[in-house]
Amino acid sequence: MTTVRRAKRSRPGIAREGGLATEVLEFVWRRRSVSRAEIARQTGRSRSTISELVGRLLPTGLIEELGSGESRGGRRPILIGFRDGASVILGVDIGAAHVSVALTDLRGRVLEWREEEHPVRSDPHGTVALAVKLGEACLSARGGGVPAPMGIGIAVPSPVDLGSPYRILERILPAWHDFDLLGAMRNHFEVPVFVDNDANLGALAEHHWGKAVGIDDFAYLKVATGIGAGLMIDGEIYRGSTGVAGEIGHVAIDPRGPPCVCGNRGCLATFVGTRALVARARELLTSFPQSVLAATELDIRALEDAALADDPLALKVVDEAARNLGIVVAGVLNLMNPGSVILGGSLARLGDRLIEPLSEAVASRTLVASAAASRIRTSELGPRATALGAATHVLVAALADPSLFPGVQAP
Amino acid sequence: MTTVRRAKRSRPGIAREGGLATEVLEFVWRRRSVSRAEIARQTGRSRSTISELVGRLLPTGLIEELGSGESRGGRRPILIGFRDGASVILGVDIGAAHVSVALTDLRGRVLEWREEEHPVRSDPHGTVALAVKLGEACLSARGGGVPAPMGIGIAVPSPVDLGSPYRILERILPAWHDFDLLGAMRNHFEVPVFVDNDANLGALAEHHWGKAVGIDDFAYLKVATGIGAGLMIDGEIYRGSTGVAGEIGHVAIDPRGPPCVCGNRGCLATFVGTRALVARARELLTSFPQSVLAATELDIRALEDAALADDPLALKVVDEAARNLGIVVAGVLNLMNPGSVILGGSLARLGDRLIEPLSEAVASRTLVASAAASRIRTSELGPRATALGAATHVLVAALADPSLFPGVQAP
DNA sequence: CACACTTTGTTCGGTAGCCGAACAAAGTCG
DNA sequence: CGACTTTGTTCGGCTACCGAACAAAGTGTG
Repeated sequence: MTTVRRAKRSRPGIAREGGLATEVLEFVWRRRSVSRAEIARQTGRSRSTISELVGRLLPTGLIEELGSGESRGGRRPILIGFRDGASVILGVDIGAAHVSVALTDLRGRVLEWREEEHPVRSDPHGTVALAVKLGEACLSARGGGVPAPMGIGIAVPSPVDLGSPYRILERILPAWHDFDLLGAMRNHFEVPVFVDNDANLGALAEHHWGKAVGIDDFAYLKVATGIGAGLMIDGEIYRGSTGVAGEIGHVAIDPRGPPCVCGNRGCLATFVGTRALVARARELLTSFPQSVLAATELDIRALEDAALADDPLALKVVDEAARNLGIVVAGVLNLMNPGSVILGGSLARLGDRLIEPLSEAVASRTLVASAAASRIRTSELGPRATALGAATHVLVAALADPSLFPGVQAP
Repeated sequence: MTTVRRAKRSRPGIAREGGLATEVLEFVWRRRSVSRAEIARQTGRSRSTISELVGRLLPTGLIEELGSGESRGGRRPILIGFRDGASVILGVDIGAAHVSVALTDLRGRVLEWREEEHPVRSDPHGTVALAVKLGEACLSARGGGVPAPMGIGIAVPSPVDLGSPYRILERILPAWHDFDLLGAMRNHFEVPVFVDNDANLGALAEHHWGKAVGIDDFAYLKVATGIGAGLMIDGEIYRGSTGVAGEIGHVAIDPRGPPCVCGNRGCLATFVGTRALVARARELLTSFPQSVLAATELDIRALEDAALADDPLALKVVDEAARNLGIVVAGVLNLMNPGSVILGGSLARLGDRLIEPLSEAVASRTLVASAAASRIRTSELGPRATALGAATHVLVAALADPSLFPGVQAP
């Protein structure tokens, strides 16, 4: 039975959390152009209710009247639209060794983009300074009409405990222990700041702009230096009981496998993390002396390029990785029965070269027809997916409660 | 973004779904004896609201005034209690080869119990007839004052698709294809009937009466003829996108393992299903000629008894099973980060003899401290857990909407 | 013991959110 | 052109809830 929620008093006004206003905002946002009557039909409310609500929403600047649309046999509707350009959002992707920043509008369009390598793990202060620098660069590149972003979203390569103390990153990045990332960012840009795990935000990006639009239950797997999963359940990011759901990098897939930094053997990360892939490719070079990789500097990018050019060595590495990943994906399908599985991270570039061996491995490990029917696909959002997801987090918060973001431009 | 829900009109009255009345009913149910003022404080509503609501709930017969309680420095409170005996519920457990029925009160106490072996897989009509017979036996054993149960819950050993056509069991039990279990039961007892998967209902039972009281995110693993998991997420049973979440019997744990009926190799079910355990014990008899199992008819019950008596052969079988189960449990912990993992089915009798080797296997496969910190425990609800869970489903439905159950006894 | 103070439960007026009926405006169709 | 539709607005009304006020029934203190 659900616990009784304690005194969750909601102040009155526009769009308290979970209210009708949020529903209408999301609907207008999604449909781009829709009449009051149509909103009423789709939300199941009366036209009078919607009419009155739209009247109160218009002054926020988030929506506007677009003029009249086609008649459906009677009076012409007045179309309501979402003002994508009403404000901008900064999305920050803090990776294992880089920082990238996207400036987006409210439709997820990346207006500006900055990226820089940085020793993130060891240098929290420098990382924040860099994020601020890149953010300012994005904003000033836009010039004139953009005074400040409405909010900032940050993706970090570590579980985030949304519990009381808003400190993060304690486990994976020791140097970041007790470092107040949110406070540091909020001191520079005086707007709301949100943080979440990178795989979670990747899932959010897929849900809004990628392959998971319209799918409320799916799993997003991000393969990068580490491996993480973002789980979306019933349209919301699922975090588990202590916020570490989706940390699948150290699932053991072969008890006889190589030792891992975590102390166990045969972890997924020892097979399909980018470092493991590069190492495996180097190992295979002696058997594939004719590979194009023999001539280049062997990093993950070169490996992916070679696979895309159908280099046999690279394809073998990818094939092995896909089969190992398939073991875990099969487990996810059997356990959670997601509607879709989406693969992100740089490896997603490989498309069918990754999906085909992976699907084979999955098919040999799943019984139930409908579980096997889950579609497994690669993301098409590219390297900006994580920063985009961070920005999307701010957008979601804004739709849920516009009053948190007073700095929206008037029409 | 969440889909806009279509015209989910709720009729006014007492306890529409998810409303305050449900919250209050659940709270009274849980606290057993509580004043109006205390309800108001705990639910965050005003005393006037609660007072008026309690006044409308009293005539349903589900709650009653119990007299006055201790003063807290002012006027004595009037204690409100839940009427556990206001009605009774039938919980039906349809297993692979048996049918059992529990008659419970509204506090989950099993008042009557009937069980009988039956070739369930091949004989749906006979199964329903048996369930009806056992149900009637329970009711008439109670004698006089119990006219009819308020509702019936049924557990089936198969995924249940809660989608439109209320036919079930299609996948696992071919003979049941297109058999209308709900309709058949409703024709006999003219009360609401609910169906769900046995592992899901086991999880529900744990949540209300077992080791998961107060825990809203946990996984329940049922080891019987088949192996299934019931996942509770945020206090609700999670079913996945097509209703087959938790079907973990055919997760491959060893690609070099024995072939399974499902066509793949090394499925979990080939290692820890009851049939597999008995077969393994028989296999080991040659190496353990002194085992007590050499003298008895070797079935799962005998195997468990032997393990409880510390028979070396039986302990070895259990140890192997626990380690194989540990592989899957580790995967569940890493992926979903549940607050607890609870093991059910008859094997749960073994307690620490099962948990210890299992925890060892899990510890060697999980990294994140808090994931490893999830408590893994055996159920204590015993063989009646599934039927009890089926009855609990009805109770939950009644608390959510008492108007569905008009047949509650007046006080 | 008288008095001040608490706590409980009820009553009553007020508000926010939503609905349905009614209506005017603006269209389509035969 | 008249009949019918659709849209958007207005207005009265209902429901759920709140806060203030109050009576009842208690506790504790000087």
